[in-house]
This record gives sequence, C-alpha cells and structure tokens, in this order.
Amino acid sequence: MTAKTVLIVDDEASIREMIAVALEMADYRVLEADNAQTAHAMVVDDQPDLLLLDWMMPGTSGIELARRLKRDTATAELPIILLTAKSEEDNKIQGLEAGADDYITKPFSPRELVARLKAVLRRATPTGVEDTVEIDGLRLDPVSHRVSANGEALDVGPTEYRLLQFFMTHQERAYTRSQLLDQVWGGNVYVEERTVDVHIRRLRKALGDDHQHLIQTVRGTGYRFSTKE
Amino acid sequence: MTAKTVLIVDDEASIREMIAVALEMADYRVLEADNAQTAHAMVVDDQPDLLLLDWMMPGTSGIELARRLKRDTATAELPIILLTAKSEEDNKIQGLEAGADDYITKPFSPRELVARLKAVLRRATPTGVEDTVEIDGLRLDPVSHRVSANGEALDVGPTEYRLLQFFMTHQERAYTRSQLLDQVWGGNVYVEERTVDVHIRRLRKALGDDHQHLIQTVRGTGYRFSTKE
DNA sequence: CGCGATTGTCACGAAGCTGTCACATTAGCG
DNA sequence: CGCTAATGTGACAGCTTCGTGACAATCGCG
Repeated sequence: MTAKTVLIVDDEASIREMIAVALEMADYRVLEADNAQTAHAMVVDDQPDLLLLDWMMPGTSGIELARRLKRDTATAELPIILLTAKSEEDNKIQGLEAGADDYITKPFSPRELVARLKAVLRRATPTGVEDTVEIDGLRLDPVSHRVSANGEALDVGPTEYRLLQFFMTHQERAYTRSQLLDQVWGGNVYVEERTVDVHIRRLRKALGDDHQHLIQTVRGTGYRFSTKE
Repeated sequence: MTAKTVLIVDDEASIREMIAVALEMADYRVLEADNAQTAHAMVVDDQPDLLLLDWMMPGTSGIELARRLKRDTATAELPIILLTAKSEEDNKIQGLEAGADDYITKPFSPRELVARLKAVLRRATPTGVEDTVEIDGLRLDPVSHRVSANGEALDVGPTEYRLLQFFMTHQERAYTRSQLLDQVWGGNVYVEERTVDVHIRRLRKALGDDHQHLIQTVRGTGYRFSTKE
C-alpha cells in the first residue's frame, strides 16, 4: 500500500508541526501550507489525497478555499477535513455545506485526528469489486479471501495469495521478476529479484501436485501462468 | 432507529446534489457514486439500505447494475429505485423485470421522491423485525436479543452480540478491521483497530469450543465468519 | 452514590511471514 | 559429455501480525 499524502493548511506553524508529527508516525506523507493561496497551488501541483484545513485564517478563510475546490471539477473529489477552534455548531453546518467531508474541533488528540482521517480516506477510495476466478479446478475468491483446489481449501500465505491472484488474472503471459515485483509487491520496494523465485516455490508447494504445473518457468525471463502444455 | 442510508448513482453531479439535499432534509444518510463500477463497490462495502439508480449512464448502464446486484444473493435484498429521463413505458417494464422495486421518471419533485422512497423502504423491512439466524447449532434471535448454542444460552456482551449478528448475516466474506469498525461500531467512531481483535477474542470465548471455529482469522487482512473448514 | 458489567487500550509472548543466503539441481549449449 | 548460467530448495534470523490477560475508565442501573 502506498502512503497517502495529506496537505495541512493552517497559519499557525506550531499546530501544523503537531499534526505533522502525528501523521508521520502513522505513515502518511505530509505537506504544509500556511495560507489559502499557497494551499490552492499545492493542491493543483502536488495532488494530495486529503486536505486538512483550518477554518480561520487571515485573508481567504478555510471555508472559502473548501468551497472553491469543491466547485472545480478537477479538485472536487479531494476529501477535506475542516479544523476549527471552538465547537461552533453553526460553522459545522456551513462547513459541511461547503463540501467538507468531516469536521474536527480543537483541541483534539492526535489519535482522534488520525482515526477520522482514516475513516474519510477509507470512504473516499472505494475498493474495486473483484470477481472470483476459477481455472482448471483452482479457485480464488477475493470476497472470502480464499483459495481452493477442487473444493478443498488451500493454505496460502499473504504474498502467495497476491501472486496467485495476479497470475490468475493475467494468464498466458510471461512476466519478468522485475515486473512481478512491481505488480505484486508494489512499485517502490527494494527486494532482491531472487526473492520472487522463493515465493514462486512457496506458491507451487501450496498448490500441490495437481496444480503446480500452472506456474511455469520461462527460462531466462521469468514466470508464466498457463493451463496449456 | 438509526438513519437509513441511501446510495445515489447518477453521472450528473447536479442531479445527485439535488437529490442529496432533499434526502438529507428528510434525515437520510446519503452516499453518492457517479458510475456503476464505483456504485457496485460501495454497495458491497457500505451496505446502503436503498439504491437510487439512474437508468442511463456511460459504460455499464443502470439497468445492468441492477440486474447484477439482484443476481448476487449477498445484495439481492437491496431495494432499488430506478430513475429515468423520459416516461418510456418500455423501459419501465424492463426495469421492473431487472428487479427494481420502483421507478421514477424525471422530472420529479423531491417530495414525490421521498414519498416513494419511504414506501419502498417500508415494504423492504417488514415491521422492522429481523429474522433469527441459525447456523450450525448457533442461534441468534434479534427479537429476544439472545444467543444460544444447541439450545443452551450463551452469555454475550452487547458489542459481541452486534459483531456476531453482523457476521451471521454476512458469512463467507473476509472483512478488514476497518470495515468491521464501520459496520459494527458505526461509521464515525474512532477506535483503535486492534480493539476489534479483543472483541473477536471475547466473542470466540463466549461461543465456546464448539463454535469458535466459525470465526476465522484471515491473516494480513482481518476476519471471516464461515462454517467451512 | 455504589456496584457490577462493559469497553477500549496496552504490553507481552506466540505464531506466522518475509527476504536472503548457501548450496543443490537443472537446462542449454558447444 | 562437460561447463556455465539459471533456477530450485531448505534453512534461518528478523520482522509483522495476532492472541491473550490485565487494567483503568466509563456506563447502566438500582
């Protein structure tokens, strides 16, 4: 999973700092801006995944920025959480009307912040619907997160599961170790290429004698999933 | 009674907006999607109580989505109201055949929409009584709010009860801790994910040796309720 | 207010998973 | 047939995830 980027907009550096530390501990990438003008530019340039926006700021207020961003189709999808100093219920309504996805009143615990932020991001990025794949009696069901061979459950580790899922949805095509690392491990990990071999072996072992022929070695290149030959 | 959640699916933001405002005034929770793909994912993840579906959309059409949802047992119960631009009677027939519960032609007044929607929901949840579920000798009765195993009463705390109820009505599907927090604890609470683990353990303990195998750990992902294996 | 039940969090240990290495085996080639 | 590069395989240390008991805070109720 790639780290999400959060843009913090607040005119008080100390507050930004506090939030930034909390977010970095929770493995988010953090950007900062101290006014609406800069913030707008950064939203466009850096495309953060979420905006933490202070309500009260000199010049263009936070809510004004929120409204502007929601109006522009290019940025309308960006989830926004508004921060505000006091529990002013009136503002809350205005804030939500402006298109904010959540609303946190200061003071708040870093933990609460992170939790709310997770919730908003979770809702913003709906997980795609994946269909069950069945090939040659081998079945992978993403909904129940299970693998079975001719009805019998197979014990497959997390990485082997992802590897198999990738293969089953990309049959009949040879992949290099490097491509597999990109697709299955995720782009920016650094792992030895030979590691792929080890997981291929673990997967073959898990598949058992009946199905390991599906994972084929393409000498000098990599591996392929295929029912043929 | 908790607010009902309505998922609006339409590719035009202005229409969604109009409907959303009307529904929020009538105290419904509103979710939105602008294409069938996202909508499908949200139905699965967020489990809305009703689907407001536009007939014409780019890509997979609304009616196609309706058909798919009605075919899948997990989502077959979800009431669907189809929206359509003109009073095309042919479509109406097709729509009802696809499993839609009602059918509204644009333009419509917000009041009409809310009224129809209420009617459909009323029909869908008969007197608000949920059925008792019994699986593998384990029985959960929402009326008496009790759990029993092979006739013998089990001592289950409130949270464990809700957790079990959710699981028993959503078998064979792996859920992340995050999803469980959304579904069982409610969307906007902030709780540590590991808390789920603790309640899972309490539930397992309460179920006793005979039934705790029903709650399965999906390593690296979350948990699943299943009778198999 | 006082009491038991419930809840969320933590710390710790167990269990499982991961990446890497060293060495065995194999395929391909002249 | 012998050589070399590529791949298979078993072992293992380090790390992550999960289960579990304890505990303090809070809730519900008399």
